[in-house]
Amino acid sequence: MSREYHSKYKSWIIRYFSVSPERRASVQKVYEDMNEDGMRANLTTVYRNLDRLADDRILRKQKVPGEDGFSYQYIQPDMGCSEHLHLYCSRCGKVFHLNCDFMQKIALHLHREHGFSLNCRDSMIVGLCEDCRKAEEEKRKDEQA
Amino acid sequence: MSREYHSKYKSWIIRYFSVSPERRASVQKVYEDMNEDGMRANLTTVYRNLDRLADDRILRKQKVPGEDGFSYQYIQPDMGCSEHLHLYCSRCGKVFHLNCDFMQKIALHLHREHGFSLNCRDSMIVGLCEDCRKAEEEKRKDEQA
DNA sequence: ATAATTGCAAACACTTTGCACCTGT
DNA sequence: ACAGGTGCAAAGTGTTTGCAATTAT
Repeated sequence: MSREYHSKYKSWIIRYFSVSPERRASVQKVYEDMNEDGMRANLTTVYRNLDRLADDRILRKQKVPGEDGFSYQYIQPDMGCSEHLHLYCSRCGKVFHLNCDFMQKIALHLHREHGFSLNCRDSMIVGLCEDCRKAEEEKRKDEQA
Repeated sequence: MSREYHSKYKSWIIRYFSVSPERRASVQKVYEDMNEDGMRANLTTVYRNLDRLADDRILRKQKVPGEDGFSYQYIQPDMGCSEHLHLYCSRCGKVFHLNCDFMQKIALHLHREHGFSLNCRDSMIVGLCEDCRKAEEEKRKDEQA
């Protein structure tokens, strides 16, 4: 039987993500922040730890359009992330949780009308969040002027 | 001013995808099918043509979970694919169009309640289509027996 | 003629693997 | 002691690029 040991890298990564659940970071970013924090980790180690944590369902591993490589984000155990979709803003990179009543309606509709059983973990709704949409509109105005 | 020339590879690829709009193929797959059809194309050429066609909005270029590399699919001009979400079955790989009335409700809800402006092109709803869900259920039954 | 397209090799970016060494239990 | 974790170098995979040759206009 196999059991995971504690390791300073693993602990560091869990803390890194769990203290700011909105944080979505690439392998490279984690690696840099880690070393900046004096951890002197090897890139391979970061890869291995991130993958393990994703396997353990502690982090969500995803590929977002427009970025290469994977990024990771903390899965808040009590947030029921597997029950709702996530809105990814392609401008600022933030991820918003669609945990409102309407979410059930979507899941139900997909199931009833399309026979489709939704997998929230792997799905990704892309668009612009409110702030970024406004920022883009401003930018367009300025360009026209 | 730049204008695209006709080329046998480009034509072949457009036909390949347009004759079966449900077809979703990886670069490698296109390359193989192409050569099998006696085209003797270079892999680089396939990459370049696919990317160009994606830029031209003739093909949709996307990364689906569980597969590495990109896959491409024909964008039916009259289907209004930029106006509706797509349901991707992670088991059989098929892509279904969510072009029903409910789609507007989703877009409207995201916009009104979450200030989120949806980008259908880059979004991806993952799950199991009806057939695959049933198949999975059968499999589970068999395994229990 | 001239501008786009192609093939080939090399470069690239991200990720994984093998193996000897180190660490936690 | 032993299983799991780490570092390093090397290999793997999918993709892009530079450049000379080819092809379409």
